[in-house]
Amino acid sequence: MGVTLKEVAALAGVSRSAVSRTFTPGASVSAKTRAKVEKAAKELGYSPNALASSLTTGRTKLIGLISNNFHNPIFLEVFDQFTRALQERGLRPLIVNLTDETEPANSVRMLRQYSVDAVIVASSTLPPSFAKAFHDAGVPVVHTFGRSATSPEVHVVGIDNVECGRMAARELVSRGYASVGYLGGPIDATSARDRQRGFTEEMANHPHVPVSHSFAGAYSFEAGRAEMLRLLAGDPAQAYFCGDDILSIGALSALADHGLKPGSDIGIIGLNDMEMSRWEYINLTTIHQPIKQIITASVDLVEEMLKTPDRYPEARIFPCRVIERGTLRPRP
Amino acid sequence: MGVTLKEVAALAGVSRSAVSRTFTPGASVSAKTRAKVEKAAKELGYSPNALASSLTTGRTKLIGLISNNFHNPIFLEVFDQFTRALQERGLRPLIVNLTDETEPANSVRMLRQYSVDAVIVASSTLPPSFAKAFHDAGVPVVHTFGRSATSPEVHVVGIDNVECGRMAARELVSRGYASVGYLGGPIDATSARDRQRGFTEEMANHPHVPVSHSFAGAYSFEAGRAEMLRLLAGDPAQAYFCGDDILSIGALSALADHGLKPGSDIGIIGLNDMEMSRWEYINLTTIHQPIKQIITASVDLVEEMLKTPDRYPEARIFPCRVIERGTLRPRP
DNA sequence: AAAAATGGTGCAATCGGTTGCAAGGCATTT
DNA sequence: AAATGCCTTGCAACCGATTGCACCATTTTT
Repeated sequence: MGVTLKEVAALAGVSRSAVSRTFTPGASVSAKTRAKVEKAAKELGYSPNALASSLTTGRTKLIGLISNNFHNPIFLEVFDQFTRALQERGLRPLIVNLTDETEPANSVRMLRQYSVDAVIVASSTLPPSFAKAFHDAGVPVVHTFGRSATSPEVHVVGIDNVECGRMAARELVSRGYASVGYLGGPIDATSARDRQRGFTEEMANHPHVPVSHSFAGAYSFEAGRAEMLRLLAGDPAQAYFCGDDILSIGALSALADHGLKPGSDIGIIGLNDMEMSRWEYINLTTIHQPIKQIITASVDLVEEMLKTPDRYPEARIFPCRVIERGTLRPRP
Repeated sequence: MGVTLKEVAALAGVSRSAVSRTFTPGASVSAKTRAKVEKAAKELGYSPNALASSLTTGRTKLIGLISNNFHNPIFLEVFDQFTRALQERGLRPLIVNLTDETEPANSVRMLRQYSVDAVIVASSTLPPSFAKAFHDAGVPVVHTFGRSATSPEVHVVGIDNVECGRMAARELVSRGYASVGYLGGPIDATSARDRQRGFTEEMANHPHVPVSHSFAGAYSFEAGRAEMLRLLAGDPAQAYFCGDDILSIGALSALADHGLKPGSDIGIIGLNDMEMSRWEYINLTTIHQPIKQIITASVDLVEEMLKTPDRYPEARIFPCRVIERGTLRPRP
């Protein structure tokens, strides 16, 4: 089916090496042979077989992109950015959907079979052991949206979740809410626990304000809604820090059920600042996570690992900031 | 870095062929050698290099998954389903993000370089020429969410957009709306035009009901909102068929700006029935598109093409149905 | 004009597998 | 006991590329 090097070489009347070199940037070919080869290649519609060349070069330009987060709308933006950033640099994303998978072994084997040059673990809910498993198998890895503290062995890119928790707490306190709650993602996700920790730490400076905690079953609309409905059935706090915009939006829908107006009746602050949060009738006050910078940095790091395989592991942490919209009451 | 066939053969004390055959289902190996090889393989942590074997077998199990639709939340579901369906069958999705790309040539070359076994074009806005380009390059292709009429050369899986247009028109008429409008996606998308055609055809049976048409710039929230704001500034119809749920949701947000209640003040019916449309405070009446069936059928078709490369092209069209929620007024 | 440096080219080995073919081993048949 | 057939195995060629090395033709230096 495909045209091969050999056929081009035959048509151009040169050796296979010459053809190979024509398509290898930086190789030594004279203008004359290059012209002959390019003419023949165009005529035949030749393009080099990347997989065959990977055999000798040891590079496939394939990057494993693994995630388990296909229900949070923020991941539309994440996938869009990742796929574009990778292909802009001539790298190809090989997607692995890890939903319902708890064991790294399978994906490690699978991605090694395809000789990926590196792996990006894009998830805040996969345990650090996943990234670690790739590292141990000798595959360069960066954990995007990962936790820096517990994985000093792999590259991590993301935000300081503890600091975000503090930031949310400060914001709620500054609005004068008399009781606050944390409504986090799944309790086994490091991101959910770190955000809680920061929130609790900061609230400890305000002992007169009671703090409650709860965790939704997933980072999803339904989980956020269900958890907020449960809270509303009891004795809810005056304001909540939801661990993710999608939880916030679920919570907002629960408030609507009870005829409560976000902001004035119950305050909500989210985290992520995804596109949807800007929608007029959601209009969520939230902590902006710089997705674009995080993804660019992740891909940068991938490229650098390809150049320097034994690169010393590093955490790239980006600051977040509060985006004020309509779901918190004004400062007194 | 990786363990090779040769090393396993050496350790097991057999030829390379024996090792290869042990890992090739259906090859002839005695129980004894198989045992020796498997022991050695486990000891070394060997797993075969899929790319190297593709050289001789001509199969990579790589499937190009190309789309330009990273702003419509329905694609979260689409990507989730596609990646899972593919990997369940031992196939690997290689994603190509075609946003802002108008020329098929690049992606064709790129995917041929990686010797993908087949390509899935998952988009209702990419012109048929994309799928066609892969077909012409000798790459098996299925166009999911494609238009069956104009691409008899490639496999198409999806819905009958014209019929959906009719269905929407019938629904609006049955609710007794005295004027109706079509608010479609980008005018160069076949899906937008086909839905319009069906809508117009059906409305022709009701000449007393005036019909208007407009097209949003994209299948996106912002585009739907902007277009509806424009309509509201003039003399809006009593009900609209929006060519996609995401347009509907944008339109709903525009209604909210004007203090209009969907259903009673202005009717909206969408198309897709994405997860979000079920959210309580969206609660969109819409036409359900059977995403799961469409994707399963697409992957089935891919598998069948791998077995029978010269398969006669075929269209698999799935019926849709109206899901009644809260954005149309009740039947009189 | 001779010697040295430079740049271009082809040969052949190699990457990690697969597979057609022929030979060997063993059990079954006559 | 010889002949037949079936399995199993290893050899060696091949898949489509890359690359170290040696060789050759130029050009530059002296």
